[in-house]
Amino acid sequence: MLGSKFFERSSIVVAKDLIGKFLIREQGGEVESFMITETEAYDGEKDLACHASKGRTKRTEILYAKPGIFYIYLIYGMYHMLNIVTDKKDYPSAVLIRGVKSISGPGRVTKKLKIDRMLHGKEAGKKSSLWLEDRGIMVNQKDILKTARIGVDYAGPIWSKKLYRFLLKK
DNA sequence: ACGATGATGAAC
DNA sequence: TTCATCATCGTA
Repeated sequence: MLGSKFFERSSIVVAKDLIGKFLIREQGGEVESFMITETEAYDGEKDLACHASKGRTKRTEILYAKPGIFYIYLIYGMYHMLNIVTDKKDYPSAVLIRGVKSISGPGRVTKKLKIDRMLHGKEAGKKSSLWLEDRGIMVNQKDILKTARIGVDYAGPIWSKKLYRFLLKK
């Protein structure tokens, strides 16, 4: 199971490293696992696409917390976004899980896995019934595409174009 | 191409 | 306290 050691690295490194890892969800005694195929990194206050670019607020406080906990919020009044806090405590950054095998889109992932604000701030682990595992799948770095992040045009010409989105080539 | 739908943060 | 904005998706 991936723990704080794994997440206590740059969000960019963690985002790339999460491709090919598994997201496990347990509910009602049933365990389902999904291979992660798409992620995005949000890195620090300087990153204008990162919510922490606004500094510490009630909402962004969690991004400054210890690595390996979930940052979950509602977007467009409808969809929950699943993020995992990364890097050292007090360095605000996170990785957004944008897609898993056979489910594309961050809103659809959380809908399918029934992830909502209940898990916000919880540590990734069995206790929270949502965790991550390395199942030994080797991903060739050439099979990981890097692109600009989705839906962050507001972040300006520099930050909206950073290649912080990682996805597995089919 | 667009509307649904609610939390957030900044302005007033 | 009001207002614009938003890390999306399903329908058209």
